[in-house]
Amino acid sequence: MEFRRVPPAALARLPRYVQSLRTLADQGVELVSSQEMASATGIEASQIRRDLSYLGAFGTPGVGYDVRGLLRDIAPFLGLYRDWPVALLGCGTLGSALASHYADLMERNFRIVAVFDRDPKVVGSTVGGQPVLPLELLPDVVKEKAIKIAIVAVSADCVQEVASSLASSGIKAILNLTPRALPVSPDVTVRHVDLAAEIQILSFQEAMKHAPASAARSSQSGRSTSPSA
Amino acid sequence: MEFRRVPPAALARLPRYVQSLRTLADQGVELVSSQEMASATGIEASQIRRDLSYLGAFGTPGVGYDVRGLLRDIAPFLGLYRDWPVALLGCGTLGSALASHYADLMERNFRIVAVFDRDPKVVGSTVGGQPVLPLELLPDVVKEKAIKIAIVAVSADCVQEVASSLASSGIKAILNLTPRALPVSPDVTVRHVDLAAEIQILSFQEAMKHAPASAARSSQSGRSTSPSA
DNA sequence: TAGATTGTTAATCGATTAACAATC
DNA sequence: TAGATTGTTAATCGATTAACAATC
Repeated sequence: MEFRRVPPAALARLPRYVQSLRTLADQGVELVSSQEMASATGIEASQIRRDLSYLGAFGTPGVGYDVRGLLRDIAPFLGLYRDWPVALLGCGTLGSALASHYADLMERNFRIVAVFDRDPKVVGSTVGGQPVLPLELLPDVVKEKAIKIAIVAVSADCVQEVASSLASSGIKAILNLTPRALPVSPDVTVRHVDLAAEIQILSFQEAMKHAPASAARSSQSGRSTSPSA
Repeated sequence: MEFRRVPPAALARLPRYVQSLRTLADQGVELVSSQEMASATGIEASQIRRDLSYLGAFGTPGVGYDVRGLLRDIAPFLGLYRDWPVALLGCGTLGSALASHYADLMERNFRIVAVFDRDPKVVGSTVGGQPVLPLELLPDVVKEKAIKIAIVAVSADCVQEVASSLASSGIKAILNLTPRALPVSPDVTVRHVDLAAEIQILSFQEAMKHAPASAARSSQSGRSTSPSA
């Protein structure tokens, strides 16, 4: 099995292309140019062509891309029509929101097939149609249900605990929704989405617009004479 | 007011530094080296020094950074101790989860001061201690409460509607949690977090590990003779 | 054919990392 | 002083964009 190389930045854009193509297909549009996709997605036309070219050559010069044809062509690389069983770790409000609200958002090919929580009080209850199981069962259930992807939505203070459960489970792809780094071995992919951090980034930007004195710059000054205070 | 320039990639890492420093401060740690922060955050030591240098020079060569001193030094640039009133648009399960669950996660300096929804059925009810208001009131409330940041957690089909409300409201910083691009004018900052897309990215990666034939590569072959069927 | 649009190469840009002189 | 660690410069790396020959 040879090593394929789609640059991470390109990979991260593929869902938009898929979504855009599906919308076009639903509308009955048959042909689309990279330029038209650019207006729809806000991504540069040449970047779209570049990104798609990592998977192969699917368009026709002078014509464009066949919408449904392109979807079919890239589907096997992206596992678009495969079913992905997903484990949800942590069923606080965020975890529950994902289980219910995203049941339809994730639409086609994802399915939360197991829910876990550390809290004995919620173990046994039902979230998103699934019984909540104790964390210890994770490795067994992962094997039994051939789970490849886990969503971690536990609170900050049990990220460590969950990390070791995950390690022993053999899961190789994790969506980390906690505000803490999830330490994993190098063969495990983690995407870290920290909503609190996202809001902070926005506020930092706003703050700097009206920042006191001068931030940044090639900065001489501002050096404290010793560890301040 | 001069234009400050902290590169976006650096800005996006600042919340981790702040979080890490706060944890150290809570533990009573007084001095920290970039190397120690590197182990705590998983970010390279030289990158941490580099990132901090965009704000100024706060450390002491041979010694390191004074934990609380560093926090104090960067606070004014980042508005760390300022209060940020936030508007929440859309109070489905995800929006509600944010309003409740993240009330403590956002901890210190963010506060959801207004909640909006399009659905007349939920307008008037209470979410996260706030009455749900109709979308039309957004511009007025934004002005009245000096709101700078909005979180958009509406469903895909009313993103357009919300976009125009936002435009007329004067909001300049938006966290977009919907699965659609939010068209805004260039002076508005949007951070787009699409949880469904995140899971897809993971699945795409998994799919490519076991992909049929060969993806990518300098690829001659695989060219379709015409827009495929 | 003339016009259009692809896939790819080359040029640009930004981000990361390594290395080190300055300095505590 | 000797050892340590900063802030910054220079080198590397990856991502984006522009340009265009190939081709429908």
